[in-house]
Amino acid sequence: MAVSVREVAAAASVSVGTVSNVLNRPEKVAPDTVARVLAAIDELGFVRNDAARQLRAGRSRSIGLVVLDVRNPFFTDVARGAEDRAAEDGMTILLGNSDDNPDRERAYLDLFEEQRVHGVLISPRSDDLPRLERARSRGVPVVLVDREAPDRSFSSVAVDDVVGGAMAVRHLVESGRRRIAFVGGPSSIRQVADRLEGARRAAAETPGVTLEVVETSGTTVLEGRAAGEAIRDRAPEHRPDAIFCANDLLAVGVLQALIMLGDLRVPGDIALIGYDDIDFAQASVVPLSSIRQPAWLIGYTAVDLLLREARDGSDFAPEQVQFQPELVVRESTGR
Amino acid sequence: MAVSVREVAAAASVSVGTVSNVLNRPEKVAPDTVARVLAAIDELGFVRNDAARQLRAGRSRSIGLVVLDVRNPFFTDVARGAEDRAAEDGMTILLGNSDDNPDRERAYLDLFEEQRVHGVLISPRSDDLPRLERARSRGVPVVLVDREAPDRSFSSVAVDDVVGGAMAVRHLVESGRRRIAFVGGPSSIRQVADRLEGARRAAAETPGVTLEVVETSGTTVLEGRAAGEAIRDRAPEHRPDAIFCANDLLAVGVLQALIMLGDLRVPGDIALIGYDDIDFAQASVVPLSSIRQPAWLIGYTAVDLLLREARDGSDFAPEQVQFQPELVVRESTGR
DNA sequence: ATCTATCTTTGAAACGATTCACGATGAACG
DNA sequence: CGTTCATCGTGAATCGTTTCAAAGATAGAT
Repeated sequence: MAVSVREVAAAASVSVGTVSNVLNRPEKVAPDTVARVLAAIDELGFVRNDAARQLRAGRSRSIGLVVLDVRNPFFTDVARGAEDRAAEDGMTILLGNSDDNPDRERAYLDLFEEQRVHGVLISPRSDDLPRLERARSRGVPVVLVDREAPDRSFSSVAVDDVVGGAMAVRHLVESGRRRIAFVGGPSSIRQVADRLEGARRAAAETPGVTLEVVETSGTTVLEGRAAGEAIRDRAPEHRPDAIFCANDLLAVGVLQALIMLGDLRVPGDIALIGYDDIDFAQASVVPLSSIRQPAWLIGYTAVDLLLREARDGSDFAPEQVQFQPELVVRESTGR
Repeated sequence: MAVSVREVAAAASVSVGTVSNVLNRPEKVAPDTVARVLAAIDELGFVRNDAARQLRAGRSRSIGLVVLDVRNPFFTDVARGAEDRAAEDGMTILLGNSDDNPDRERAYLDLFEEQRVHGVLISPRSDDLPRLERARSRGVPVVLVDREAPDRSFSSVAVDDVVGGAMAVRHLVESGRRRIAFVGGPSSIRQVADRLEGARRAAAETPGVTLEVVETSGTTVLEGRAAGEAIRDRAPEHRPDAIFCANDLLAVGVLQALIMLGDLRVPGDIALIGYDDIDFAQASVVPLSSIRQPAWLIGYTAVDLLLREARDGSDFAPEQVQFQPELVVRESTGR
């Protein structure tokens, strides 16, 4: 059915080797031979079989990227940064989203290994580092995204979430809030845990500040709305006067619950701050204060590190890149 | 370097054929042989080489999906629907975004063809149907997403954008608006053109209603903001009293310009309606009226159609599935 | 003891592009 | 005219998995 080099070679009256050379090193072939082969290719509608190419080459020209949630604009921005850097080297990004599910995460890792990817970018959900070690021991470079390896054994590109979390809460405290709620979860997600840790530290700095944790089962708008409704339905004296959400999606959900489905005022009754500073943050019901992360740059840098590690082979030295988060103040915390 | 079936076979003292059988048809192999082979696989850290598999099989186990813009939540929802349906058959989605660039669109098509994908899902930017015909003639099923082929020669899953556009404008007119502006572009994007067409028809239904077109160069929040600023900066008597945006991202941008960066009221001074009803629509500064499309279902159905076409081979009959858009009224059009 | 029927296992032949050591051709030069 | 060198082109071997006809093994039946 499919046309192969062999048939192209026959049609152009040359050998298969020459067809391959036309495809890969045209300068090594006489001009009119090139023309003849190209004509045959066009005529027959020949399309290179990538599987055969890869089989011979030993590895593919793609890089696997496993993210926690594609619906989070933060991650699509990371993906685009990665894609841009990969394209510079003629590579492709294979995107998988784990939805914070360890099984899916592992399934994607397996898939990527079978595909013989050039490397894997991952924001690992669980602390399944052994699985990553194993991948690396098989020659697959691994770079952690938005997360650092506890023992620095992996290269990583991250933003200090503890600092970011502290920034958020410190800002709330400085604007006079005292009873703070942290909305986020599950705590198995490292980013969530770190932001909470930062929040705790910042809260502890000022006497009289309390930090309550409202655990959610995920980090979507829907889960944020549920958490917001729970808070809204409390007696006023039990409500916090400020909420720090583990990401902007949650914050948007909380906003919906407090304002649209309830009648609380933000920041009048409750101040609100999110995390990531996605595009929608500044266009939400009440423009959202947030902690900004350089998403595109994170993706770009991660691929850069990966390619370097792939080039250097086994004598790589894991490298940790860390960006700093940045506080963006908008109305939701009462500018 | 990499471990192959051959080495596994040697380690387990069986033939390569048996190893393959253990991998693919374990029930055909004696239990203790299975155990022995599995042990060898584990011991050696064998990972199947997908390229070799595909080469033999003739095609890959993935489906290509080319979308206009990954940053648009509408498309990520479509992608998830597609992924879910594909997973049911053990398949994978390869996601490419064309960014409304014909070259990128073509590059992804080429890539997918080289990968011998099972089929291609595409919301084609240009009317480059010949390219798609060519792909199909090579045996690659093609299903159009969010768009219909003019001559019904391709299967497609779409929502009637003309009806949706008319719905939006009719709603604006019914709430008393007369000077309507359509914000969107470029008109080479079929969805944009169709929604505008619908808007035109609806405007023509009522005497005294004018429809002005504010063309944008893309459909992002940023471009929406630019268009919004242009409108905001006009003399009040030249401003429209309602704006219909080709999608919600644009509408969010327009909102930013009118309210946050300007001091116009929505819907007081200008009513605003978007398209897609993405999650953020109901949480924007002013909750956004919109035209809802069943994004997840579109993706799911498209893969379903594709797999059917792939099964039936050449005696497929192109099938057009069309969903109906739905008006969602919120505050931005003054409930 | 022989024959069938049923299970298991085998091993060589694909799949299609790339590589590379080697010829072949012809031009340039002494 | 003979030698050297560069340029082009060749085709068999290779990558790793799957397939499938055929061989081998085992047990039950006669």
